[in-house]
Amino acid sequence: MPKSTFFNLSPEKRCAIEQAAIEEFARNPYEQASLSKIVSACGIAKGSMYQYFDDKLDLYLYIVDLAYGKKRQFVNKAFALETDFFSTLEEYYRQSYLFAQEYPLLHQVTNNFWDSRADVLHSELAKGRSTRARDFQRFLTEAVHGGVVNPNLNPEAVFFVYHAVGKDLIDQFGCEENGKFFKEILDVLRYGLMIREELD
Amino acid sequence: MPKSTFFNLSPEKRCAIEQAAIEEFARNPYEQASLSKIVSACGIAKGSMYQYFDDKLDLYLYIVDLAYGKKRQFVNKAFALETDFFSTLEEYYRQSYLFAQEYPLLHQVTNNFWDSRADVLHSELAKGRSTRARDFQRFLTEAVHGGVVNPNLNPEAVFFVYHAVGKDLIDQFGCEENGKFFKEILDVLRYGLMIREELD
DNA sequence: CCCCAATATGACCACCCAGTCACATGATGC
DNA sequence: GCATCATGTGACTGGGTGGTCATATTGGGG
Repeated sequence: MPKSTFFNLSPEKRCAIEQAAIEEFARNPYEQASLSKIVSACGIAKGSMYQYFDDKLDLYLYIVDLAYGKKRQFVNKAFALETDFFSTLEEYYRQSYLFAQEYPLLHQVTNNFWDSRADVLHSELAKGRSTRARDFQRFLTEAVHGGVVNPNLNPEAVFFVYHAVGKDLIDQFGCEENGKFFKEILDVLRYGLMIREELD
Repeated sequence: MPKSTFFNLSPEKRCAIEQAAIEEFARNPYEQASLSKIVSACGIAKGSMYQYFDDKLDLYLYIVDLAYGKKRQFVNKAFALETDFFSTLEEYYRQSYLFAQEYPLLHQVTNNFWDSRADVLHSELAKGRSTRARDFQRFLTEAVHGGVVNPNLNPEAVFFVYHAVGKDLIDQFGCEENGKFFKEILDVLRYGLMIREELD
């Protein structure tokens, strides 16, 4: 957590620091990101940074929180409107996609965080992963009880698949208009590869 | 490509160098891996390394090739035996899993390579991805013609999904003790989330 | 045995890093 | 104007990096 001095800063200065940090952590994973570059980018002294944050990790986790906070504002909309399972799912990805479009740097920060291998981040990663898994699985279980989702699938495996696809999907098409491909991908997950006799 | 002096080395010395490099590149992505640690680990002088390889990248790509060469020995078995589409797919991931079990370090090397963000590796990565895409789509088209795969799905989208999931799945192989999980994941892709009337 | 090319060496270079600390500057209350 | 405390500073430390190069060692052919 940042020190109180950080929050006493003028909003402009605070934003300048955040922005410089976001840019660096979007370009590089935690280990390769350079504090020296951040401070020189926002024009403050190296020592000042240590008045605001305990260390590099403290700053990093603060920025990661910022990114996820903003992302949550988007994806929560998907769960707000009450519709069927597959529509909610599609809306979830659409919102992730909008987030990536509107805040590409924050999106890169979350991506770098998610596939980070740094030892110091392991516990944080595990925490985030299990939270997401829990939320998704609750949502999935409802749909299974409602009879729209195949009950024979392992919910953990379903989460794994959706998460993997979501990550790459937003990564790959973050800057293009590709609504059609988007839906085709969700169709793959929805219908499965195996031919469906009942649809023919 | 290594210089000729490298191949003139005694097999023991060559293996010692390879082993030390493999360990370092398994632990760290390219950018963070340390040449100094590699040379001290295998007990040769720093300068000697530059008698064998042009630079760090040259050594790295050689090691990555080693890893993928070994991996190919495994996954090619999946395409050797003539069976149905879904069995081949399962066998492919089973072989990947076995590779990860038997050569965890090489497995980590391929993982680190695959989600590397280093600029110098971008072209190498793109090459690998397009090769995979071509192979997969040929394989998929056969299965569509054979009537086992839903012809309404966009083959490009199918590859996208399998690529994304396969990547993350293989990533997990190192730490998951459970060899069953990958089958459950393949089932998600095979059957799709939507309930299948014909199976109930 | 000696010569010479191939190979091995490690001190060294320039550069980068996170983090520190003695000191400078600012502001606040008196 | 003064004293006090919070904030800002950047040179510095100790440690790391990839890569170089003058020099030393080796080993085979004449």
